[in-house]
Amino acid sequence: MPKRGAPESEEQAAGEGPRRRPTINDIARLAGVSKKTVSRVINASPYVQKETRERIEAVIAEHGYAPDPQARGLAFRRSFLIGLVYDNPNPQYVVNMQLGLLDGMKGSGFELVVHPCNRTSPTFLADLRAFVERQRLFGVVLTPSVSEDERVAALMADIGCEYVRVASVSVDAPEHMIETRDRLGGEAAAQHLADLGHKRVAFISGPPSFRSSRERREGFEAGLAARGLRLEADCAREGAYTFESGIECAHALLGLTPRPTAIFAGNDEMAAGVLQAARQMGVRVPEDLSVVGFDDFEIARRLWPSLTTIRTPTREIGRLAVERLMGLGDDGREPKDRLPSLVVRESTGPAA
Amino acid sequence: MPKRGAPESEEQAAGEGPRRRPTINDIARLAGVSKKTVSRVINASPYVQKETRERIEAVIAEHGYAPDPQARGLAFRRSFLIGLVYDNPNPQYVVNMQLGLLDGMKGSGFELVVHPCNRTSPTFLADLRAFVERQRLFGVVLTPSVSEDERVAALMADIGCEYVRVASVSVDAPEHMIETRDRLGGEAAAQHLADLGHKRVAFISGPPSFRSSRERREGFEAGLAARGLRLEADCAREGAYTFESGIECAHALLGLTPRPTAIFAGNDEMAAGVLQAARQMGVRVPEDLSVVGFDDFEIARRLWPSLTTIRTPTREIGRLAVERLMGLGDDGREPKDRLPSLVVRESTGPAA
DNA sequence: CTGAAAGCGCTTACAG
DNA sequence: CTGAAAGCGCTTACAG
Repeated sequence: MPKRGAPESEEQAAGEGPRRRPTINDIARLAGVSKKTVSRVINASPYVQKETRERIEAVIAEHGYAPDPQARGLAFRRSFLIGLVYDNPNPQYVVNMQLGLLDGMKGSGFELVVHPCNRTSPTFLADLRAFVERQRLFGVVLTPSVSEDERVAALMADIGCEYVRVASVSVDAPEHMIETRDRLGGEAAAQHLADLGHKRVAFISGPPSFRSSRERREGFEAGLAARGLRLEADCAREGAYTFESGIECAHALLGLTPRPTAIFAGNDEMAAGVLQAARQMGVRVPEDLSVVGFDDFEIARRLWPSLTTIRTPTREIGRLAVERLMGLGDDGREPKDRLPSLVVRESTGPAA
Repeated sequence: MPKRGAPESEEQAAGEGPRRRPTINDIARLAGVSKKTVSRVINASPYVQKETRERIEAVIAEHGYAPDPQARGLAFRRSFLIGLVYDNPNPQYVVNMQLGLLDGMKGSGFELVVHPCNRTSPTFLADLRAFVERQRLFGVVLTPSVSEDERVAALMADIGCEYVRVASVSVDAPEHMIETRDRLGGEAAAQHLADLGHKRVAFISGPPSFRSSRERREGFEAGLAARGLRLEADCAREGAYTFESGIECAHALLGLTPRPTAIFAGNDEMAAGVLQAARQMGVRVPEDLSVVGFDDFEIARRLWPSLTTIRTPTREIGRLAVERLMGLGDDGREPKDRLPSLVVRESTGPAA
């Protein structure tokens, strides 16, 4: 039985059992250099003669050599693992974020380790510390609402783990931040509704524990103000970013006199609840009521009527976040497609 | 500030910078044994005197020692990483599966690395091999449809990587399988519709590349047969597990004469499409048409009318799959709650 | 620009 | 039941 990890190199019979992977020693021997020099090539050190480098690279390519991340990590005292730490319960958000991170990590040799968590657990911080320290994570990407928890950022700094926070607005030094700028989305929603002639408009916020709740609302109010409108006190409700809370708040809002002709919900889940409530109360959308959501998750296209909403480019944001983490950051440039943008569908129409 | 896992012990000044974690050498010295003996305790070897073991365990607990997975992995020639390899595009499925795997891995020292993939990519197998070999994965969990690809199972066997396949029906030796038994769900749907008095019933299948498409259909047909009914040829359509394909197939089915009074869709996405098509064609649900889905994803409760569907306990299945992988398997027992089950909501009613 | 030695924190293979 | 030596596949710290 062939032994794995045994030095069979040249002397090895091909095609029998799992072949041994070449190591840095094999490459060094084959290229006629020391393994330290091979190490320099792996780590892109400038102190290697061009000719030597090319010879080594040829041998590496020929033998399909890839350095062992565990051995490298052990020597570096840091793994090649990047953690995604999140407590957002929306599957679509989570998956989009993961895909974005993977986009950015492709070909880098890093791998993605996922770590959902619960900020209200008494062992939350201890668990997180154990996770990051034990795996010697290279870094973590934090998404809302954990990204807004100062204790988490402090913990990472204390451990010496790189981190990038994804949040609706800057809450840290630029090198630690990717801002989604939700405020712009709120403004766009207000502008759209104002353009359609709506005067009495309502808003359902997310929970105060999410910074985005405030940003979306402030953006909405700013957008209304720019058009000479305002959010009246009785037209602002606090939801919980859930379908059920959307229903509940909409019931209250649709019972108002005069009834608002438009509702901007803090996310698509709650907007789905608004549509549900409207149906239950015999209010037609968009004839009697316009509805705008936030996120543009798949549900927005499945609803009936399909939902006008604010698209947030989560996957793209994820890519930017890891690139920042890996030090390949976009430093300064701010691609247009990373900002929230309005997507008009069937749930909005002219004010009655 | 209390520090976790830090070797503050005798020799260290407290509170300055990131503290050094205790190593196996520290524990050995503190317990007055060789590091090999500590290693035996870590690996639960029976060849340690009870008294010695207890002394070592006490020191480990006192200092919050946790062995370094990278060092251990390097020596073992195998990491403590478990990969989730999937190509299912549904976010809810992916997230539920991840949560289930994490449930099963909790406290085990393993971590979850995610690997979405595309079976139609020309580099699919090569990428997968590179991923598994490079990280020296302990094992992988494969979900549909990659779990149904024999090349993938053969690849894992060749590399020497443990694997468990999650599939609707057994496609491998028992130790490599977690069956979701979708057939039972199809039967339950048929029974429910038959009980409501439906005679002319229709079915929209998933794509043939998914084994579940066939299982769900065969279960449905068997269930009908048991009640003296059958799926007529014009009432069976092939969809693609997508919302759009659900709309399309439903349009065709609802144009039939006589019109079917019930449609069983192969998944919730397509069922959502059926509801959409019915609305467009003025067919009332459930008065004129009963609709049953499969999955019980969140969308089922958001739809209007809310969807009667077959619940598949994805999270539980995920937990069973990793436990099997880690060798803690449920060996034989088959908990009731891991089988598909009918959830009745508003989209089904008595035949007209 | 290049290399020999020591070390990262564990386990294997051998002894006893 | 326990341990000293060697090794897993890399990098750091020093030399030259």
